[in-house]
Amino acid sequence: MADKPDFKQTMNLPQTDFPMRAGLSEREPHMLRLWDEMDIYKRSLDVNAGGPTFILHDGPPYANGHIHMGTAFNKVFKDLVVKYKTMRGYQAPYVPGWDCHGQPIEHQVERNLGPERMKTISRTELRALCREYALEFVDVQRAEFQRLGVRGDFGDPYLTLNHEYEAGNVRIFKTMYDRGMIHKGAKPIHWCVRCKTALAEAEIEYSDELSDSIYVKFEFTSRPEAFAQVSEPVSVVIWTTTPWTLPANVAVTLAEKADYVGVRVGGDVLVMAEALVTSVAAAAGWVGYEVLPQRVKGSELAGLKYRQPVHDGVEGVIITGEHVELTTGSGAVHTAPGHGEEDYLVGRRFGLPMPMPVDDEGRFDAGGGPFAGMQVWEANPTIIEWLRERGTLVAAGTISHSYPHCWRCKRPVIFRATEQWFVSMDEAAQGVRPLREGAMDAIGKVEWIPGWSVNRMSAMVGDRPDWCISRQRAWGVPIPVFTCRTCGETVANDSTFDAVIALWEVEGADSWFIREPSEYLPAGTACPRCGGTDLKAEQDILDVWWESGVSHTSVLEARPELRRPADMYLEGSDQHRGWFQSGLLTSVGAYDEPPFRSVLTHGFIVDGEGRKMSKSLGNVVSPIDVVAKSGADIIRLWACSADYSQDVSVSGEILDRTSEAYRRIRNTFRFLLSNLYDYDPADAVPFDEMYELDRYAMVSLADLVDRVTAAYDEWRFHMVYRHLYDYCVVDLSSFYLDVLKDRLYADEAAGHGRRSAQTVLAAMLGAMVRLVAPVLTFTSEEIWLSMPEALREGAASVQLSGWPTVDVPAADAARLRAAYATVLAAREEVTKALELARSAGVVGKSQEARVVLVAPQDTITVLRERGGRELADMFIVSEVVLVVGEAPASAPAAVTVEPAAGSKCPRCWNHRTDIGADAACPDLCGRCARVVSAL
RNA sequence: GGGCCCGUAGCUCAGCUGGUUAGAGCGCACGGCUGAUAACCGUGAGGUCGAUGGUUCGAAUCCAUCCGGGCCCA
Repeated sequence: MADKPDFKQTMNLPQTDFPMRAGLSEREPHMLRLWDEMDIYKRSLDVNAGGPTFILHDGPPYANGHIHMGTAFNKVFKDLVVKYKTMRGYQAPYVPGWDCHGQPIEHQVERNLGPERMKTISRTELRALCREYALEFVDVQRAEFQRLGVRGDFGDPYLTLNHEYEAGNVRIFKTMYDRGMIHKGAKPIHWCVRCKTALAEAEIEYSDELSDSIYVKFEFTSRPEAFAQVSEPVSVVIWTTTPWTLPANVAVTLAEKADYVGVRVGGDVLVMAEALVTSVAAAAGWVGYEVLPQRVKGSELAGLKYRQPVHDGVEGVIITGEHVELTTGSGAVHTAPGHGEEDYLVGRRFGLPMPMPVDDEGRFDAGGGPFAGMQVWEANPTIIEWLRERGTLVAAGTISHSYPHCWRCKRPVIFRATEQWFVSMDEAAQGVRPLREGAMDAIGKVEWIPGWSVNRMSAMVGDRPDWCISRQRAWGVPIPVFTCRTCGETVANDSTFDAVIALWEVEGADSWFIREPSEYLPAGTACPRCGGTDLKAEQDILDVWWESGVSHTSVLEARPELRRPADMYLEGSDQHRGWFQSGLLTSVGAYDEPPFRSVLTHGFIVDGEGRKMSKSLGNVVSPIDVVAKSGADIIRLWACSADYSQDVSVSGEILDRTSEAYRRIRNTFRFLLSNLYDYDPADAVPFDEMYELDRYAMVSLADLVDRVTAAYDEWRFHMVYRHLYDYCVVDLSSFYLDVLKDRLYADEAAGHGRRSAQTVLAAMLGAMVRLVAPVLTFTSEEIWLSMPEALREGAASVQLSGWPTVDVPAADAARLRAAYATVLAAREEVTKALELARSAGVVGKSQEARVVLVAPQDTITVLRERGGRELADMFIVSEVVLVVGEAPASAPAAVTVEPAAGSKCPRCWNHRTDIGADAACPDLCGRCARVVSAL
């Protein structure tokens, strides 16, 4: 067989080193090094020096353990926002932070030490170990966040254990204290009488415990009206499993709307919930009893008095509350505000006293009356016996139920009121606006994204009780006040606060536990009550939410590159309760304004079924695994593709789909790159001189830029993804780029047609790489570095290259959009007809076809205006015949397909009738002959 | 139990203030191409819009209840 000329050599086939296979997990670390070398963070600030600033303030994750999908998602989102803003011309510093104090770290350190060593260690030593532990995980998480491509000041992050940070706590405390928003009070907390310590909820282990279960009658001293006529004494019956709390009883709580009845039994009339009479009777073993006909609502009994069960001559009061259940007990709840959370809350609502007769070791003091000196657990049987003797015990038994235990000693814990510090929601000094009012007002000034977020925030701030900010622990920032050793008075004023600020700025909060107050307080600091000068530093520490809350001062105010208020806080929806609120309250408390201009909230990461991820369900997806297997850009693309305003699912299938989408996007870029290997912007064809199809492509590119930019600006990131992806698939791959291949490959390399196309491809590449850069941070940079130097416009990184604009004349754009809507609709009919012809064996590839298209006049006119050759190119067929006629009702045109006339050009593979027209190239079509001859 | 929120094809999402046979892409099936090739192109099949009531001439869109799920409280 004769040698066929190798026409491939004469064509402009794609060339690129940009690999189809990403190999992200290997490639990404190289990119990180490159950014490190060029100091990308600093350059991202320098590039917009003097421009407007955008401050996204990082909420500090807890420095404990590795990152999980939720933290990864959150950080990627922040990075996306920061990078977008940078590219839009804002100076967008990003200072990552970590929350380093708190019970979980202290708890873990204590576990690691073990109980024996723990006993021998000082508070200062324990704090040093906690610090070490926290810093270790700061390093771990820092590396993990950076691996995700997050750009920020990782060399100098903010840590809540830094000295300046610690001092910031005092600045806010000082202001709020001065403004009368901070007060001392009492509140029940979990307390272990053996370890003599307060316990956090996380330090409580619940297990079944056998408790006493007793019913006790409290005799009314003011008889209910309904029972005025009965001759017997009338009492209310309560049920409790903690007899030892009876000395602290001050009230009985009834259900407001429930029916209560009197039961005549054994010479008494006992009042209880009607619904529970049978069960009380069973517990008491009553054989004969009579339910009186009178029925009263709980609310009707409210306000009546009864004899306190332990203390003679003392009365308690009947109140109503929502927590009263009618499933167990008697429907009348013994209420001791010092010994229970609900009792405490209802007690506060009714202004009840809060007696607390139990000391640190669990012994009754004088307030225990006859039981003074007894330990509460020992007292239980004694109390029961005592009640029996008094004749007030209605029934006694035992019950097995879930009860809290101390994680250290495994003993049951008690609930006990202790002295605590509070931020008042509704009280403040004269002339100062109360915090709740100010905070509600501030909420209205903030942009909440998504909109429902404001409801959640308002509801929480509107309802919340005073904020208890003290914790009885070691690892944290002390409450910066003093107590007079002589009289117990609190000593705190501007000069003591300032002294503490000065001390902590230099030595940190550790100094609090090392130095004596006299060493750093101004000489002459004395108790305002007794004049004593022997002062003791407060031992309680601040709630960690307070600590992270004051970052608006410790970070935003302290760092020159930042400012308060921030433009945005961006966290998961749980932070309505946490950081959003602690930031808001401390900021309003100190400055009367919110710390943020906007708050963006995202949902939680759940599995493919919408369930939370947990080890026990076995559905946990680790970002570290995904990075190792697929790359950080896959996580980033996934994060961007989901609607964050609700919970976000992740699963193997979802990540597979994401990877497929990634490959599609990557390949689109690869195609663009591979057809620009010989293009120089100097070859650019002006818009007006472009092929019409290319002008239309420019219009659709401009539309894409508009849509994507709007999506970013509206914080609808999943629409960024969707627009970009659909553009790649629908506009480019299946239409424009497919059509362009013939021109790019077969036209003369430097000819007008090919340069016109390349001008568009270059515009697409330059715009798209920027549009995806905030999301696909690694891939976009890889693309950037693969672009011809001249297209990079001098930017060392795509992150520094600014935001794309594509200008097309508006009138042209409108005309082209309309015309090409018709073209594309017709094209759809053509592809359907081609498919039928293909399955009938009439044609194989579309170039082998000649199509006859019948459509109404106006359609035909539009199609004809494009030009016959151009239309055939756009349909990727060899010839189009346009006929005016009736189109079917369901379609814009009727299309029939026939084999193309002429024969296949061996160079461009089109079927042409002008093969051999040029004698010099007898095999080729006219176009190819012309191109080849010119070589 | 309370507050806030979610539930549209296997997956990710559109469906504005209620109005013709609920859309897109992916995946899948089938086919084409072999000059984007561990790519690319085409066609097609997939949904009782969580369920049930209600309002309305008309509801995926409004209301109620229920079921399932999430966050935060209790």
